[in-house]
Amino acid sequence: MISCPKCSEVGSIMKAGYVRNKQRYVCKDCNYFFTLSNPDQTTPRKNSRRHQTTIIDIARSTGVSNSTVSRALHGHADISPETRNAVLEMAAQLDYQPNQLAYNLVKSRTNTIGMIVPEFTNSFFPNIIIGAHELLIEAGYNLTIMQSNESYPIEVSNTKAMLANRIDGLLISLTQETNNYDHLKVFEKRGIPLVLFNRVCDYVSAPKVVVNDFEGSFLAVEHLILNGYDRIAHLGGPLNLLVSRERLRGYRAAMEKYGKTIEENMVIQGMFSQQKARIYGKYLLDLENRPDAIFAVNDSSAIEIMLMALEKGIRIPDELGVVGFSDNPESAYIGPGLTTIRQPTNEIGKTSAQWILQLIESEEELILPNEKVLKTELIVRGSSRRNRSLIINSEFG
Amino acid sequence: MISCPKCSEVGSIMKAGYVRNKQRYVCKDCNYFFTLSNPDQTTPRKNSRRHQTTIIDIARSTGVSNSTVSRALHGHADISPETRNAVLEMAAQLDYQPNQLAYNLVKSRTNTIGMIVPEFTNSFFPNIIIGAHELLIEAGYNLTIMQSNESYPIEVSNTKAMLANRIDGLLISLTQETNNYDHLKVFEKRGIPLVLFNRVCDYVSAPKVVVNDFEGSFLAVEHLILNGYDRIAHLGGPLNLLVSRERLRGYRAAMEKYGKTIEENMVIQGMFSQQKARIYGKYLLDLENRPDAIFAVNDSSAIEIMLMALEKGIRIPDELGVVGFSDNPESAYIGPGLTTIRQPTNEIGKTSAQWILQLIESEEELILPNEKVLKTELIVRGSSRRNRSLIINSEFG
DNA sequence: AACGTATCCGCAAACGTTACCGATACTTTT
DNA sequence: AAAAGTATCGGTAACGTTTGCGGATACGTT
Repeated sequence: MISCPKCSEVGSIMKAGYVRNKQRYVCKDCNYFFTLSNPDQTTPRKNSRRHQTTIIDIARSTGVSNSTVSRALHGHADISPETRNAVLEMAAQLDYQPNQLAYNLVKSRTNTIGMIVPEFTNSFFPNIIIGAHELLIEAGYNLTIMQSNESYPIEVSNTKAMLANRIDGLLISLTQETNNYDHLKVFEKRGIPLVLFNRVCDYVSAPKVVVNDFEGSFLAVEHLILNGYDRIAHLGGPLNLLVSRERLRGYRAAMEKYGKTIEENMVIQGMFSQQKARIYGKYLLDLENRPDAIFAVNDSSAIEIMLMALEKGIRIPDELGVVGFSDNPESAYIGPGLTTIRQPTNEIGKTSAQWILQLIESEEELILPNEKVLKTELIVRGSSRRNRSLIINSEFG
Repeated sequence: MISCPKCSEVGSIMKAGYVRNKQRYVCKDCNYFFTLSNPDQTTPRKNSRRHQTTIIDIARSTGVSNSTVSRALHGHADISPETRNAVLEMAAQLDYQPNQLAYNLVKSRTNTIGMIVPEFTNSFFPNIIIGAHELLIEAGYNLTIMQSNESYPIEVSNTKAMLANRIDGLLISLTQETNNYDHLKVFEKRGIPLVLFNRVCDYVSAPKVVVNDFEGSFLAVEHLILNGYDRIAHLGGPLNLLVSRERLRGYRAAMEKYGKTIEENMVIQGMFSQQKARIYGKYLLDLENRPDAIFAVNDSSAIEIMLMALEKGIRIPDELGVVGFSDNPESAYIGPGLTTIRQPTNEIGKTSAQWILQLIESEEELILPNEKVLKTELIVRGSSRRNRSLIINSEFG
């Protein structure tokens, strides 16, 4: 009853064990092993998922070949206007959507550039994203954004995902925890363009887009000194970040230039977080000989300090001058206004995007300047202006 | 000199035109057409791009087949521990990174869900993103974010890109311009899960995550009335957005409940933009019988109004009460503080993400509640509090 | 021996597209 | 009319994975 699929013999068939719960047979004649496939299962269609129309569908419906359809869709040569129109019409009719995945696979490029930012909580990184996004869209690229949430492991996993998804280039701003850069070196080895911005590091030979943190910091502290503040504290960021080191350097340089002595117990470096800002701020304000001004590494820390000063009844700017960094939107509105250093966020995004595009589209090794340093701007508001006649910004009384 | 590749004949070869600028020949004997491929070009290697190690490379180096490597890498069955280890070791040695593109193609799913937001400028959408991101990452999904920049064409192009990239699901908040929803219906037809949040619309049968705009709006206006304001204006949003309509409805309901007459020239619906806010705000404040309070559709408009009032010397909250919507971070700091309606942004993101995951991972058609309405919260600050004894929030004097 | 079972591994077909190359029919030149 | 050129289309091998199905041992059991 059972005949060998090979030699059609019937007599020499014998059982030969089970494979995946199916009886196996062997033909003693031709030594052919086989199982009987039961075609009774109701042929579960091509795919249970709804079938997306493909180029092949169009080809079948139009009566041409896949290659012709592909040519028609891409406006390539070697095709007559009639067939092209027929194909396009059929494509519209069948509601064809190209499968970018297949395209990417064969071209091994995705037209997507990735961006990893440490956080989203204030408008700083979003503004950078906006700047970069605009340029990239214009150049025909998509932007995939991931946020590392200031966590090194997440940053690593993000870069891995970016690699697996074969992005054409990466824009990244590092976590405050990041001390190891192997996950970035992979990109070098793979030849995938990389641009660091804002939170950069040495040790990676990629172009960097930063602002002149040193100068900005210097300006901030100089401004405080010129307004008569003397004993200026610095609430800094984590020292593994270049920005923190540069801002510290600017602080020290300004203090030195004007002959102010730096009291080292008033220079604190810590993580970026509201909680830390409160803790360090409390420490500074509770010193028995407390500083008469504080230069904070970012606006949110500065604002925390302002709020604490308010609670303690310390008058700003008379008893305490405060300067932040970055010009968050809320800084314009808080109390007398927070003096701060504006960063050209949009420009950071734009130049980063521009560079990554250049790196991608240059066939050969492109030598880019290693670093672009953008200028910062001092925004003077009430939190540091002892001379009240200078008031120009709008404020509530 | 030229011999036929087929029959090796020499005498019967003749030219037969050009193909892509290369001389073509035909053998009269065997009627075989051919061009001479010149192998003198320096064999440009497999790919000019650096070769990424693939599963095939591992297979060759280990001496097993592709399938075995694949099984080893994924921890599947049908493989001995020794070979598995050997493969894994070789994979590590060759620094193998899986090609997600190929994987996605064969599985026709990307483990990526897309998110389209209208803008990034304030912290509202970023906070939603944070909430969604957290859940998605935990569930093993990636998040691709695009911003439509409040432009309908960009929104359409974004959805197209998402479709082409075969995202597994889409979270979208509509543009203020969006009046046509065909680009969303495509997702329905394709069977790709879709969740609308915040800026939703009817006409699309997808679950929606919104806040109780009506209630929030009602609370805001009621609060104004209870603080003694009488002639309350409303600066609303574009009426094609449900949020705008709901907030308008809440405004009207509160006014009606307390028997206040609505002066229709003090109800303005417009686009979300700082410029528009200034124009409409100026109009309201310049009315010869100007309102004594303004309920604005969002905080940035409210802040614009506060600033204009300041310029004009109108005292807040004594001469003018102001309430916004959304509780942007700067609202806590501006002047006397802006009373506003807080939206649970994080929760919006989380429930949206949760729903999209359920929709994706449910095999069958899943019936989800059509809508989730999250609660809002009234945050009372100085801009609307005529009874000064109630002050509790910290403020600068 | 003859048969049954379990384990491990390879083959090859998908997934949807692109691009190289060959093939045909037709037009133009010599 | 042969030869050469042009325009248009099809065949097919990639791209890198996954996976169903079988083949081939090795070992245990009648």
